[in-house]
Amino acid sequence: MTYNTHTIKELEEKWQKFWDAQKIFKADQDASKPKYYCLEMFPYPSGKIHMGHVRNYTIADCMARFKMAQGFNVLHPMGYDAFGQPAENAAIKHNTDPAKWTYACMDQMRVELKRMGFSYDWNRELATCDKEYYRWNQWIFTKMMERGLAYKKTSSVNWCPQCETTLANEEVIQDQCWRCKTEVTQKDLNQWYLKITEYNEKLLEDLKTLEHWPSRVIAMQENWIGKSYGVDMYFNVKDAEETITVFTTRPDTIFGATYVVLAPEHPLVDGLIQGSADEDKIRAFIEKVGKESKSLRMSGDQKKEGTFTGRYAINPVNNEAVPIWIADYVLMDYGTGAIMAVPTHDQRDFLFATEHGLAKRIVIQDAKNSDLTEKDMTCAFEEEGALVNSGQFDGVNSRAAIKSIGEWMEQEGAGKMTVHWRLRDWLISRQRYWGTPIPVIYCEACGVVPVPEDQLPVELPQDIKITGEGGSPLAQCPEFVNVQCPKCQADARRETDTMATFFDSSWYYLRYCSAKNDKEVFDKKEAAYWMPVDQYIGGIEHAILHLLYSRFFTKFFKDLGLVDFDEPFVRLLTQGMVLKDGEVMSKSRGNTVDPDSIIARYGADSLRLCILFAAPPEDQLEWNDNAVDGSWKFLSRIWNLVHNRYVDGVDDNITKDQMDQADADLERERNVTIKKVTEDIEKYKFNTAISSMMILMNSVDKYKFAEGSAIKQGILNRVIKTLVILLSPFTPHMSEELWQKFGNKEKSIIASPWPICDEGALKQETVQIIAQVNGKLRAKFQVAASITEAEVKELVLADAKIQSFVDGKPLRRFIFIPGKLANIVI
RNA sequence: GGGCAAGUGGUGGAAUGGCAUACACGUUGGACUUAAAAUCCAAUGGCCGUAAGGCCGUGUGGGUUCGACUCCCACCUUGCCCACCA
Repeated sequence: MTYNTHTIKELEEKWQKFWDAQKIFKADQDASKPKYYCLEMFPYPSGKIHMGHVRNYTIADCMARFKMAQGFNVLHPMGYDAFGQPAENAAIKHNTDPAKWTYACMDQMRVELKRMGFSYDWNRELATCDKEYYRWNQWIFTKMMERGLAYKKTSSVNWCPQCETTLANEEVIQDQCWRCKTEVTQKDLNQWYLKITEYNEKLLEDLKTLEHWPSRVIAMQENWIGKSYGVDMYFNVKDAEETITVFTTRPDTIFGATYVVLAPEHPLVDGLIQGSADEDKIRAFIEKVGKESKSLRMSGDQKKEGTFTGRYAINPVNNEAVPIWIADYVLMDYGTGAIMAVPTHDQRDFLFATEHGLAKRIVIQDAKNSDLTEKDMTCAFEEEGALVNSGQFDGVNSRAAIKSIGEWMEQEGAGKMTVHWRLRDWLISRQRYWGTPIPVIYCEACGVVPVPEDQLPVELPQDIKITGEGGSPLAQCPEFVNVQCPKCQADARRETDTMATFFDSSWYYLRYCSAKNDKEVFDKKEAAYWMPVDQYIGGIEHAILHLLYSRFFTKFFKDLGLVDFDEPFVRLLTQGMVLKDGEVMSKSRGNTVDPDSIIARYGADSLRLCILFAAPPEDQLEWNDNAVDGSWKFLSRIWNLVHNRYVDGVDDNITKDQMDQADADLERERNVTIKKVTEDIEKYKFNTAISSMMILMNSVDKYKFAEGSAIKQGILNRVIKTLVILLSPFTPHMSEELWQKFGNKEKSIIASPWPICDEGALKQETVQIIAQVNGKLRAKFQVAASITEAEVKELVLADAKIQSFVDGKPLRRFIFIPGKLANIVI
């Protein structure tokens, strides 16, 4: 049989059926083996898989099969992140139902995933849009309500007046609705939040335990949580009872505070401006800022606008009266919504003060350039220096003053050292149809009532017409909205918002442990056995939100007593994007390559090998159609090698004394390759693992083979078998087929043990020493491995070529690295 | 503005203090063939040289070292993430 497009298709289908029928990948608890939970981020079922999926899942599959071969009890599940807006858009576009569309997509995707030969335990397949799944979303939500972690709050959100729906920040494109291009406004809505901030300290602290996460993901999470130490300072309003609390991380600049700024939404604003001569003007300004979309307001390059309130506040350290302003560059949802402004040492304050003619006072002088003046300043001086104009703190280093002024103010009752966090509570309400209904009922008498556990799930009504207009589709469905209060049986209204889909994906890895369990959210014993996930693999785009939310859920489950660990994912690998012609492969760019077309021509094995060989998994991968040819060629060579050179029934247990030099060299290379492939897979270096197998293949080709020699044939058989097993995590279909040729008729190659490197066989009789003169390569010597430094020195110095470079100059130093090099310094 | 990553032949990449360019793609030449495909063999960083060989060479400039793609400092470029965060 030759290796061609036709045979490969047949062969791959045959083995996919075999794995299915034999239930090879069905995972069950097994006390006799160590467990290994290998997980990839489940896909959104858009129908076809793309190269990004292929890359992600091939990496995971290689890992999973490698661990199986090493004797681990591997759990490797797959499912679908099936709720979400694209299904609603598709429903509108194709005039169909989101459920129908989604389930059809999942059916198509399952076929494509199977065609790749991934080692999934399909018994555990789940879809978040199944009511058997989302019912537990609702259960988790009610548990969070019980503990005060799910609560309702009114806040300002992006709102499209045309579509009558809220928009996520990503859906606002240049202040317009991405769908209908209408100008986006802000609207106050009463919505559900999860109190993730309750866990901010733990979420930050436990990052330290994640030794096997990429450091940049840790850094991104740290920044996102954003713990900052500073001082809350109390500025009394002049001629009034109120106190403005400002937050600053730079208490060392307090003597330079020349005005105070409040966010337009600050609760004290209303009282302060009442009766002011400019009250109408000020209110108009506040209203204008209130309408601005968040993205515009938050973009740093916009000109800072503001207005004076007519009132003054007292700087607590020097009793100076400073004007109180309102400005759009101060945000209500960070710190206290109020700042002290120090134009000389903060660039934003500098720009604002210059624009509006506000006072500046230098309080830090640069050590090197100590003649800064307010007049000459063209930008704020934000570096370290010595304090001036700062009372008893004059001359103190500014960095030291951050602490000492903070402490002093606390003693004086003028402030308090505090910590502020960037992390906000998580808004989960969505005015959409295709998501988990929030399980809450509003009763006039009883208030907000969670749906009791025995009445879950609150099912999504079927056959809803999605138009994308007129607000939430569920709100227009009276059978859904009108219910009886579970407590008092009076007429009541059901919540019509659904949950953000990030909720669904925050705990699916736990559900896989007992995916069919209809009694509880997950089986505690199964979770205790399989969790935490040993290897998690997915895109860097989920570095913050999904991973943070999952960590939050895990900590919540621990508090509920359902799990006994703090972190869900032990090792994390974030794979790079797949590019075509230097750009990210995407539908909108029209530069996609369909994996199916590659499989049809070359088979899944070549595609798998190619995508792992082309680049290290964390790097971007530049897709090149020609590269598949290289993988194909290599697999053909392996195929032909087994068919032409392997002879069944020959004893391959050749001992060292039976080998000549060529045999020993090949045997040594076989062991080098075992070691290299084993270590490289563990370190995610699939590309070099593959190249080392190619090197071994090349050596086999060059191996001098004597026809009829049982010893040579034994050596050859052994190296061929090793190659086939080492390849099995990468190209499982072909490896299974070839494995059969070795007389393993009924058993999968997965049951065969991973080869072990014989360290003894790695030893070499002779080694190559490179000789340098002043660090430059000048000669090479083949010497006995046991050679001494003195012997090398003598040998090297005697060499004519070396002598020509030494040129009679005196030897200053001789550096010798055993087995590697000798360097002559003259 | 802040944080992080990366920069090596025609291309993807290898080497993480010790032979720069492993492995592969591509290209060129050769074998086989009526021919093509496939396959196999050989060559393949630049410059100088008939050759032996020499010199240069890992974004730029400096430094450390016997020795630097690798470590340190500064800069340039690209990518990603965050960003009026006080």
